[in-house]
Amino acid sequence: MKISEVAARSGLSVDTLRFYEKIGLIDPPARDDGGRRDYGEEVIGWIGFLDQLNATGMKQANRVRYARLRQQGAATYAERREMLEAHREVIRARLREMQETLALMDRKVAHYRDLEQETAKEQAHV
Amino acid sequence: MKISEVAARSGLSVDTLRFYEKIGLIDPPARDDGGRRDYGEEVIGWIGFLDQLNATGMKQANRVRYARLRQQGAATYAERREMLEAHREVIRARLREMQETLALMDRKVAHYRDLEQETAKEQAHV
DNA sequence: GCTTGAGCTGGAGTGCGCTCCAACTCGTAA
DNA sequence: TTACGAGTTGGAGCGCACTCCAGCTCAAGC
Repeated sequence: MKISEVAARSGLSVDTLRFYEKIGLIDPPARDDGGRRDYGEEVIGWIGFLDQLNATGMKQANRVRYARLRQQGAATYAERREMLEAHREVIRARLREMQETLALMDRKVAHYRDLEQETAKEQAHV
Repeated sequence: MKISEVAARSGLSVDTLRFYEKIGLIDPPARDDGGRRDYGEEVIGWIGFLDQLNATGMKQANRVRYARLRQQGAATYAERREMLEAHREVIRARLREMQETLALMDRKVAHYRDLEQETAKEQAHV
């Protein structure tokens, strides 16, 4: 798969793909005769997973750490599991925070509706 | 209230408080005889609300916009409500995303546990 | 009275995560 | 066969959200 195709399918830009490779988030792919990157299918799934870690607030440095552990194979299962367990707790905490703020948004929206009603009434009396 | 006290109670740094004032997130407070900022109690609650918007992913520019609308009083109730309704949808989407990733973390953690077991068995056979 | 420390201003600097650029090489289609 | 578009590299630049700094004033405690 050419880099442009990976970009199209993953949603990352060509530049970002090369950047991710540089910092160690993506394994350097094979090269074709002309020296161009030739990605395997599996990179799509990996990028999807990276996106999920990203979207749930895992920092670049930690994602790089995870990617490096993954490259080392079976010897790092426990360490990877611990990283995911830690991240799971982060997600749980952020979920709670988000739910609280969602409830607050609901209350505030309702409050503004009330205020708008009152303002409308006052207008009617003018 | 002195700026150092607001910093201590809000969790923001003194520098960040001045920065927030500069960009319009916090109303310029009164000044004492010596020209120092003298904040009212209400700033604490306002900063708490800003933090919640922040933590749920609202961008600086939008928070500034909301703050500016708030300064304009009753005339902006509807617009503020619309902003909060829009942000509510963002939060709902991110909640779904987080829940999915949380489930994925659970599956992955379980998977790694299995792999660790297998690795342990292989070790035992050596 | 003098030192210390908190506060002030305007502006420069920082770290993160990309994003863009110049200058080059290829492979393909007209 | 030549022009074009996609790819390559190393490195510079950018936007965001702070964070720090120099050089100053002032109030209070010793």
